[in-house]
Amino acid sequence: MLTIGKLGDAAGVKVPTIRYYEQIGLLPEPERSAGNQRLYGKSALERLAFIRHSRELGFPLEAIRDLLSLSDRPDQSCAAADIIAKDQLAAVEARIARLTALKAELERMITQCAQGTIADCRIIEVIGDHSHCAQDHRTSEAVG
Amino acid sequence: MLTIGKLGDAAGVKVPTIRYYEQIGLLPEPERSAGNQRLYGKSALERLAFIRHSRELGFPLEAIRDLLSLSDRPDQSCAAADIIAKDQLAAVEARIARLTALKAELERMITQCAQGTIADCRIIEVIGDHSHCAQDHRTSEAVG
DNA sequence: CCTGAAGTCTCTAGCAGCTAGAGGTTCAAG
DNA sequence: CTTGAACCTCTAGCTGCTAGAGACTTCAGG
Repeated sequence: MLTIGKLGDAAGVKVPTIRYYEQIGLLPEPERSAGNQRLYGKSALERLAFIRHSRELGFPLEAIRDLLSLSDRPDQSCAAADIIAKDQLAAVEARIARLTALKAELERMITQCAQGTIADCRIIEVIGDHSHCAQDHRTSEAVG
Repeated sequence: MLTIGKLGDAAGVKVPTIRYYEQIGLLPEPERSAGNQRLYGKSALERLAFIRHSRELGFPLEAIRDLLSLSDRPDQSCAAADIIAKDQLAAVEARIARLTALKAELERMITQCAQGTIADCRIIEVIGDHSHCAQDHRTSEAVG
């Protein structure tokens, strides 16, 4: 039996994140010790590792919820899993395409910047007016 | 003078977003009509278009705040703008690299899936165990 | 001039996916 | 038996908006 901290270490997931997953129903409520602390077994570790790996692969939590419920029914067809994975692949590809367009635009801006003053800075100028852009990159794309 | 709706249409930004930008100090508080409605001039439109385009280029709002304050001082050096843009480019490139690794992993999973049952589905199996992966993709990457 | 619809106002709450903190309890080592 | 790390619950915060409630303003048509 693992405490939440050990579980987190074993799966590479932070403790508050585990509690969060429990709260939103991705992880089942575990047993508790006499002193009310969470105790986890091997299956919880496997499930958490599954979740973590899915997150690393970029699946949103809702997709992971679906994948988990699929993996709970081993004798069913895996077509649904295939669809989820393909959707994710499509999302990743779309994101790469958008980011690649952004990259080109940023590179263009930067190479054109003559390092003078703001008044004739291509960066500020290009940002101020989309018509200076070579490409369309209209869909917004957050980059943390 | 433009009402907030017209401004939004002109800049391609939704009305609540404009109010949000004002709230966080990205846009100055505009004049008001006799009936307390916001009224914007040309400079507000330019500023908002600048913000929108920056967002399209993926700049986070804090970076946009800096870019805006730079563009308010046209006679200064544009080195700071250059740094912000280069940081953004680096962030975009890092993101592309991570997504490309994810893409490869997803493709591998999907092509290996024999479309049988969950029990022998490579997708579920690979997700369940990172050691099945060809590459490292440890940094998590959200894809909306 | 009046009506009604569209637009605007403020305020609060919600989305993803956590993360951080307060203030208190439990557990394990020494 | 004491200490201090780890645990508990609860609330609030992060980014960048978006949605809704309930009230007011504006404008076009009649």
